[in-house]
Amino acid sequence: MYMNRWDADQESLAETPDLAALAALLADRTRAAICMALLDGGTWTAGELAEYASVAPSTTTEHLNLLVSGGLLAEERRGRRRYVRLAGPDTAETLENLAGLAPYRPVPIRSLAEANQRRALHHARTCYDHIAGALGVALAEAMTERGLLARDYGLVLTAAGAQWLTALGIPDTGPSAAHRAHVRTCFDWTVRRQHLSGAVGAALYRHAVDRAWIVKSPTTRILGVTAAGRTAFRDCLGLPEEALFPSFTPAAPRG
Amino acid sequence: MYMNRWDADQESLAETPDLAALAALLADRTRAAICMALLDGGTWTAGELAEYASVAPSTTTEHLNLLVSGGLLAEERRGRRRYVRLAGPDTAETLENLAGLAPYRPVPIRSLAEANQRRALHHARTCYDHIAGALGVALAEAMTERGLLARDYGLVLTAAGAQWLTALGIPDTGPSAAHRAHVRTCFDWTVRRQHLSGAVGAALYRHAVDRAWIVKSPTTRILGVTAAGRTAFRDCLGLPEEALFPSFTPAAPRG
DNA sequence: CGGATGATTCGGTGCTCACCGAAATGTTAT
DNA sequence: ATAACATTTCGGTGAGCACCGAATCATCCG
Repeated sequence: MYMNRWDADQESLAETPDLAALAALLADRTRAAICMALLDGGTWTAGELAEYASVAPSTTTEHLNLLVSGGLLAEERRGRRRYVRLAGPDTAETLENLAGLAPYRPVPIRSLAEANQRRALHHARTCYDHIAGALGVALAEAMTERGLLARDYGLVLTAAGAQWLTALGIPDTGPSAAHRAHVRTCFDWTVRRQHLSGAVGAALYRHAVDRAWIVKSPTTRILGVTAAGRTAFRDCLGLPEEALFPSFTPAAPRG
Repeated sequence: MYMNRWDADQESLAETPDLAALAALLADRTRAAICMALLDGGTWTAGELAEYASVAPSTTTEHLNLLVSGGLLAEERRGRRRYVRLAGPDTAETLENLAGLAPYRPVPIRSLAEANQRRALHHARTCYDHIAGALGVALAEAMTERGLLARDYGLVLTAAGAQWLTALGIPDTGPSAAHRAHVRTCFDWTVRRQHLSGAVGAALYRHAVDRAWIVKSPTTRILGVTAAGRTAFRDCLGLPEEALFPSFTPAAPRG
């Protein structure tokens, strides 16, 4: 079914993106859950996803076939295992944007452990390759207050911000000679405000992990802030004390 | 079923974005077609959409009910008419991103008129509030070559670019004092390359319309380049002659 | 006040597809 | 080799939903 570039070019006047086909991939509860799980940026096996989504392995196989052939997931087969992950950063970004637009559905909490997990997830978690949750939003807003980011319809990195990054030892990403690394925003579904993504967001995340400011749970998307991280975030950005602990949730915007 | 902010806050630890529900809205051929049509940024009546999508009016009503209550469309009822449009720029942006990720489906061409329409659409069209199609891509690339935009993972406006905009009489958008207007890129499904969107893209589009460089078809998303426009695009940006006529399609990237 | 027009409600029909279990395939471990 | 394991294939079932037409409602026009 693959169309090579020449065919595509010759027929390009008669092609349309099949939005419905792509959306249909995500229109199923189970498949959507799988994609959300993969938003942690990691690689999962088919079995793990089956258990996570509470469906039979055979059902999972069918879903993965669809998602892979639809181009949303990349797969790698090793031995009797099937490893899948999101196809790429643009896929992750689009998914997060979609999630920001989506309506909210209450999810049942059955135990204290689940409640704690939930709280931690809201406080700080990975969003593919950067920091999301209340911590991510607090970071973005602290950087804005300090003039490192400017709010101009979206977010942009200021000259001061670029300087701050270099001072911190975060290398300028991208081939461009300019002092403007790429900034994207990502609508955070937990706090319903924007946090930092794009190349800068990813660099910041890597930096924080390298310096052990934060640690990622091996099995979930949850991030924990270390003692060193608390110090660093306070000193570098003046993050409020409350933002550094899991009970923190920013106030709702605009009353 | 609406949940006010207090309820939402109190329950916020137990909510998840219902990605599947949102995707289900777009997973239908007809609804997807409706959304793509509305990507022209305009306002359509229910009847117009029914005819456009070739379904019964009653069917259209059902679709519009779903899309509106799902938050994708905004509606306004005037007399016996029902006017709908996309809910906002973020909705439009996410839709275009999705379309860029979507697989391509050949569309039957039945007449010469259809073929011409198709060609015009590929050459230049609106993408909500900015210019897309081969012309949009050519603009973005010409600006990049002239150092007005820098390609750094995505696209960013350079200082020279900001200066160029002001010189052209395009006011700096946004409240920020900085010389960095907001730049977004939008993956163009016709040419499969990025064109300029965001505040700068929108300003550029408005400017071009104001100066009568381009004219929008009242019934479709098609843009026509005027004689004045050809001169302006050539003089301001050195756009190649071929890019200014509907037969032009840029070469595929990276052979 | 009618008659035309745009939109909606409703019942019924047909198709698609998510799901499971049981059996099969292929890989690793003993 | 044999056993344990991860994944896949296949047939069958049930639910959801896109669609239409006919009737109805509401608005605009003469």
